[in-house]
Amino acid sequence: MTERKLAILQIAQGLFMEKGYTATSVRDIAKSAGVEPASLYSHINGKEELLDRTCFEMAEKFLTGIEEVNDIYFDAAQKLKMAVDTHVNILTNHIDAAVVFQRDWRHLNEVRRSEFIELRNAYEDGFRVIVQNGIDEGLFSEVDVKFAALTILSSLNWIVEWYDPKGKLTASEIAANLFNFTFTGLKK
Amino acid sequence: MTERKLAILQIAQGLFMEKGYTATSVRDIAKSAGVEPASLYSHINGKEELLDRTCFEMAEKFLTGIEEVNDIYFDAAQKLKMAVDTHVNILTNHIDAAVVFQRDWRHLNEVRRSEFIELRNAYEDGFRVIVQNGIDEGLFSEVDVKFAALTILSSLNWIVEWYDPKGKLTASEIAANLFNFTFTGLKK
DNA sequence: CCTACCGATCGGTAGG
DNA sequence: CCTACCGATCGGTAGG
Repeated sequence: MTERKLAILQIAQGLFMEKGYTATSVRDIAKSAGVEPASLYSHINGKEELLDRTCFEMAEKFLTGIEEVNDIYFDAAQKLKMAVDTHVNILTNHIDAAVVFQRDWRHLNEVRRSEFIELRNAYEDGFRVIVQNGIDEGLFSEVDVKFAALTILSSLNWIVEWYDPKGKLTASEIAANLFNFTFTGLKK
Repeated sequence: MTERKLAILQIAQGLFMEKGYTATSVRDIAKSAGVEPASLYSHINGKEELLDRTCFEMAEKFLTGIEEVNDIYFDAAQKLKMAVDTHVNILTNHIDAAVVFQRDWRHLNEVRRSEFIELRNAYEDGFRVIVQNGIDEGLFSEVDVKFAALTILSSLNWIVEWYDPKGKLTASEIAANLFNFTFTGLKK
C-alpha cells in the first residue's frame, strides 16, 4: 500500500467514524483528501475497499493478539488480564478504525461479511478458552462460558462509544479497571 | 398515532435494524408496507420522523424505568438488580427499536441529537446514583463511579448484538446472569 | 490527478 | 392511496 493510499484510508476511517460508512460519500472522502472524486479511483477500487480493509485489518490485529495470549502458559487470570490489555490497546491505538470495525462491518458484501463473522467468532473463541481454563483451574466460578465471554467482550467493546484520547484515563488505566471489574465485580 | 402509522413505524424499525437507518430508503419502507413511496407521506412527515420517534420513545422507556427503580428505597444491590432487569426487559421486548436506538441516534438532526444525548446522560446518571449508593452503604467496593456505571451499561447494551428471541436464554435469565456477573465477577 | 459525464437512486412534492 | 415527477446526490467510468 502506497503512502498516498494509506493516507486516503485514514481519512476515510475518520469520516466513517464520524458519519458512518453509508452516510459518507466518495465526494466527502475526496474533499477531505483535497482531490476530485474521480482521482480517488487511481488509488482504490471503490468505496467498499476502504471499509473492507478497515474491518479485516482490525480483525487480524485482534486475532493475532488473542493467539499470542493463549500461546503463553500463564494461568487464566493472568491470561485474561493480558487479553483485556491487548484488546484495549488495539482499540485505543486505532480508535477511528475500531469504531468502523464494530459498527459498519454489516455493510460488507455478503461473501466478505461471512468471512468477517468467522474471524470474529474465532476471536470470541479465544476468550471462551480463557474462561474455560479459569473454571478448570478453579480460579473462576462455574459460569456459562459463552455468556461470560460475550459479557467480557461487551465491556471491552463499548469503550469505543466513550473513549477520548484526551480524557483523563489512559489506555492502561482503562484496561486495569476493566480487568478488575470483570474479575472481581462490584461486591465489596 | 393511528394504527396504520404504528404499523409503518414498526416496519421501518425492522428495516432500520437490518440495514441501518441510512441504508434504508423510503422506497424500502413503502415496499414492505405494500404501498407506493408517496403514500407514506400521508402518515409521516418524512423518514427522519421514524428515526426520531424510535429513539425518543426508547429513551423515555429507559428513563421511566430507572426513575421507578431509584424511587424505591431498597439497598443498592437490590436496586442494581432491578435496574438490570428493567433494562434487559425493555431491550428484549423491543429489540428492533433498541438496535436503532443504540446505533442510529447519531443520524438525528443536530437539535434532536443534543436532546437525545441529554436523556441518555440522565439515564446514565441513574446508574451512577446506584453505584454511589452502593459505595456509601458499604455494599460495593470503592470503584470509580462513572467508570463502573459505564461498564455496567456496556454489558447491558451489547445484548442487542446477539440477543435472539428464539435463543435458549430467556430475558430474565439473561438479566440474572448479567447481575451476577456485574456484582460478583468471574473470581471464585 | 483532472474535466466531463453516466445511469441509478435518493427523499420528497403536486395534484388528484 | 395513486400517478407522475422534481432537483439533488450517489458510486463510478471514459479519456486524457
